[in-house]
Formats: sequence, C-alpha cells, structure tokens
Amino acid sequence: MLGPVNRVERKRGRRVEQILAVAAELFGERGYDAVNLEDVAERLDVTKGSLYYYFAGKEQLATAAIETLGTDWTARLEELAATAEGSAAQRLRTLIRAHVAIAVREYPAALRLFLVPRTWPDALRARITEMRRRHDQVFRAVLVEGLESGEFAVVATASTLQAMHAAMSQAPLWCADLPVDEQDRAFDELADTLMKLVSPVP
Amino acid sequence: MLGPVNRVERKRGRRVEQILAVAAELFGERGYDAVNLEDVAERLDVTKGSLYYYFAGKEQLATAAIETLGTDWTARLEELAATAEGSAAQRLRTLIRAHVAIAVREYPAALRLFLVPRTWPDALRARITEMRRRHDQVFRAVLVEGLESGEFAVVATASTLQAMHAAMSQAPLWCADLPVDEQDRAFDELADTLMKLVSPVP
DNA sequence: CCCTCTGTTGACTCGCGGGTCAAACTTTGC
DNA sequence: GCAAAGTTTGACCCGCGAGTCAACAGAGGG
Repeated sequence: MLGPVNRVERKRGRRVEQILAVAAELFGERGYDAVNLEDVAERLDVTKGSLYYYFAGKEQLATAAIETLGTDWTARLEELAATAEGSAAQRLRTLIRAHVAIAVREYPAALRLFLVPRTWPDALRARITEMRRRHDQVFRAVLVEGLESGEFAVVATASTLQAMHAAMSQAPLWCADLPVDEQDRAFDELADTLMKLVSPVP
Repeated sequence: MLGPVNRVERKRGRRVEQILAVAAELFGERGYDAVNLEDVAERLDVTKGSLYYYFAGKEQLATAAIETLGTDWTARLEELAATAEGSAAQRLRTLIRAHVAIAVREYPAALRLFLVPRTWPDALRARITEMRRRHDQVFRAVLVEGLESGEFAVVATASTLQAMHAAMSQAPLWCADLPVDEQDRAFDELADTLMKLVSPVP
C-alpha cells in the first residue's frame, strides 16, 4: 500500500509538502548558510520551533527540500526529453531553453547548488551531485544520439557537457534582472550559442 | 613621490601584503561568509585582534584582498593578450588555457567571486563586477578582432562571452581533484571545446 | 464533557564569530 | 638607555541563529 493510510497522516503529509515547497524556494534562492529557519517559518506563518516537529534540523530540512526541488526539475527535463519531437538538434535546443528558463524563473540561485557544493553539508552534497548527474544524463542522451546519427560533432563529450551546464546554470546571474521579453531573447541567443558546441565544422 | 617614505611605512606595507596574500587565498577559496578572521589570523601566526590594527573590519579586509587577487589575475591576462603571437584563434586559445589554469591552480574557488556575487557585501560586489568586466574585456578584444578579420563567426557576442566565462570559471569544480597531467589534458579539451563557440560553420 | 493525540508556541540555552580594548611587548629614534 | 611610537595580545562583549522544551491549544472520539 502506497501513500498515507488515514486522514491524520494525509494531513501531516500535506503540511510537510507546504514546508518543503517554501524551503526549496528559499534554499534554491539563497544557498544553505544564508537561509535561516526563522525566515522559513515566517513564510509559513508559523514559529521556528514548529519546524522541528516535522524535521530534525536545518540539515534534514534542506536535504528534503533539495530532494523536492531536484525531483521536480529532473522530472520536467526528463519528460520534455521524452516528448520532444524533431531532430536531435531541435530537441537539444528545446532542452537547453527549458533548462535555462527553469533556472532563471524558478530557482534563480539554484546554481549555487551545483557551483559551490563545498559550502553544503556533506549529506547534501551527495543529493546535489546526484541531481546534477541526472540532469547531465538527459543532455548526454540527446548528445550521444546526435553524435551517432552524425548530426553533431564535438571535440569531447565531457567538456562539451560541462561547458553547457556551466553556461546554463550561470544564466540567472546575468539575465535575472532583465525584463521578461528580453529574457526570452537572451534564452534564445544562449541556446543558439550553445548549439555551436555540437555543430559540425566543415 | 610614490611608495612608502621611511622604513616604518615600508615594513607596514610588507605586513599588509602578507595579510592580503593570505586573505585573498582564503576568500578566493571559500567565499565571504565561510571565511572567519580567526582562520586568517592563524595562518599568519597572529591573533585576530591584530588584523584590526591593519584593517577596519572583515569587509574592508575582503575588499582589499579581492582587489589584490583581481589586479594580479587581470594583469596576467592582459599581459598575455598583449604578448601572444599568432592568429586571433591561436591567441584566444592561449587566453582560455591560461585563464582556466589560473582559476584551477591558484584560485580554485574564485568562481564564487563571479558566480554568487549576491552573497558578498555591496562594497565588494562593485569590485568583483569590475574585475569580471576587465577579464571580459580581454576576451572581447580578441573575439572582435577575429570577427572583423572573418576568422570567427558567432551567434551573439554577449552570450558567447557569457558561455566562455561560465565554463572557464567553473572548471575548478570538476578538475581540481584530477592529477596534474590529466588536468592539462582537461584544459586542452576545454579550450578546444570553447573554440567551437567562435568557429565558422559551413 | 473530558481525554488523548497532534500541533504549536515563545521563552530559553548555547556556541560561534565579528568586533573592542587596555595592557604588554617590541622597535625605533635620539 | 630611554621615551615615544608602533604592534600584538587575550580576555571580553554582543548579536545572531540553531536547537530545546515545558506549557498550551484544537480536533476528534467515546
């Protein structure tokens, strides 16, 4: 039997989800150290102490929150990869755009997750690494496909993926402050630019 | 009259340099919050209180340290750009390699300076932005040159530079732990990969 | 209406790290 | 050799934020 058994457990489950949603947002925005539990509690119109009823501590809360964030993000990427139509190039471009859009619009500082994992407690590092591995996996699959079909040409798969990932993760920093319509143009430009990494040369 | 006038001031100047060297290393490695002044002091075989004789506070110390780090790094890039021989492509590749090597070998976590500037106090943000602007300037110059001579083709100058910068800054994260000889191969691969961003397509 | 179980509170402890300062020590100039 | 200036120390203050906990609601259930 999956899921909560009775009304009480369901209620608790919903509460946990609310907390995780807020926590994911804050940890995604600010990183680990810069989030304090009072802030999380305040956003839930609740007191800090109450969080400890659901989670053993900051680290556990952050771990669960990252899990949530990661699962959501990964799921969307994977679904997109599964449903996207067209050539490998078209699909890769779609993925890049979507990934950048999620990063910028929803987790504007989630790059911290990937870029400075050393500041996170050990337990979290593993989750973050795993999350990144799964993201990479989605991109790698399309990349390999395009390579095998001869549609793409790359110097080295590893550094191509690294470069792509770096550029995408960093996007929030330089286009978070742009107005929305310019953001869209920036996403397109970045996607086109990154496609050059896989384009064949004469 | 430039420079310190008497022996006392020279001595003080040297002490300040020692402190800044250590501070630049630590701030470059760990970011702002994660550095505490006790650590800085300990590395200098000195007490925390003593730092306050030379600097008004953590923020001022960090500002000066970043200044040092930035000046050194920028100067080396600029000198390399000025002395490098060959086509625009050859020079760009040289710059990329050098930049990555400096990032990985000397300031292994300096990417935090660029990547998460929102965690730094306002005063520091300006310095960091300026440092990055100067780095970009060096690359932009070569890029524009190659474009004008028809050697390069890019989708958009801005996102090309962004992508390059992102990939280079992030390099320390994924190749800091490699043995030195593999690092060199990784640098080469990354440089070759990034050159694709400017390569003309048929 | 009371009893129990689930949640919530707010006042508390505690350690950490930035910042202060008078006193002690060292160097320098005469 | 001594006074003044320069430098270092270590004990101390203070605020912040994580974590604790006894006391206090409500919501059902009998």
